[in-house]
Amino acid sequence: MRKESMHHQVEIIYSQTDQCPMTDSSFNFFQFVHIVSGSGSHEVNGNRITYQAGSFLLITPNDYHAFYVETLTEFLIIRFNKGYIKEYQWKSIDHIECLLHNASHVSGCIIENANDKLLVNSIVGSILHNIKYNDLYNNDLNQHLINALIVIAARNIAKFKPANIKEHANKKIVDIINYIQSNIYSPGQLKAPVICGKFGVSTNYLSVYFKEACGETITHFIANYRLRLIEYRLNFSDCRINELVEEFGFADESHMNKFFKRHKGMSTSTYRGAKDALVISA
DNA sequence: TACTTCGCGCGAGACAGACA
DNA sequence: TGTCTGTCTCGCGCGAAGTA
Repeated sequence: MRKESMHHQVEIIYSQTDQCPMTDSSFNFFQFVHIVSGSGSHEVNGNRITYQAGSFLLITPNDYHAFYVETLTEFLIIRFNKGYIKEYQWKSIDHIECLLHNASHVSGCIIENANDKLLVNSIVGSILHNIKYNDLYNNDLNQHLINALIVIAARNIAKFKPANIKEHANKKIVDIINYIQSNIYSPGQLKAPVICGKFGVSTNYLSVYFKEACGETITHFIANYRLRLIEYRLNFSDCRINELVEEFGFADESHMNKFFKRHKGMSTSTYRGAKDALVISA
């Protein structure tokens, strides 16, 4: 299987085809694929989901994927590598690479928010316009537009809901989940009395209420979300363990270590060491 | 059906000490 | 210096049962 690589940190490719433009290839960069027009399906790591005009897909490094085009399809493909993510100063999101990797388990369009869909369509339209009408500073302009797409993608990924959240879940439970995800770095804000006070639910009823709507207890949900972020930070950052301890609001390293080991069966440093060994041997 | 009460078990926090 | 392990205490969350 061939391995694609990039010549620049960011590349924009416009393609119109009725055949598969990218089949069964692997690569070490991120790709946004916006479907300008057309329909078909997209298979990522064995999951096949239909696409249509307006779909905004994210393919993460080392995903195996293929497009199955049904009607003539226009693709706008934006590629950027890890170096690009690390170099750019994201004001409020210092773990954006983690968020993008976080979407590797998600198939289909990554933009769920209706307003963000409009925003993405507008930005993609501007990029297409810049490609068509080459002008002074277009590269800089496109880079800013791509950064905007990255931020929009990150915030939609950050708001992915639990897989088994009930269809009828009311606005309150969605608000609670959003609140948890927004305050995941402040454990004090995630205590039951605080959440209950904010959302007008009885302290002892919260866990029942949450489990009824989401199929898992609130502490399990918080622990899993926290654990996933720690995993990504261990995988994709050079942060020291005690920096993560501070970031995630643990009392000390031992506490985070116990938390991590209880769920993953190994200490944080062992986990990072195992990951590094895999990278070296790859 | 929506919410409350209550008792128990678990996990968070604090600390000491070991190890590389 | 950075990380890991063990122990102890206490508060909190969970789930069962009860109530309106």
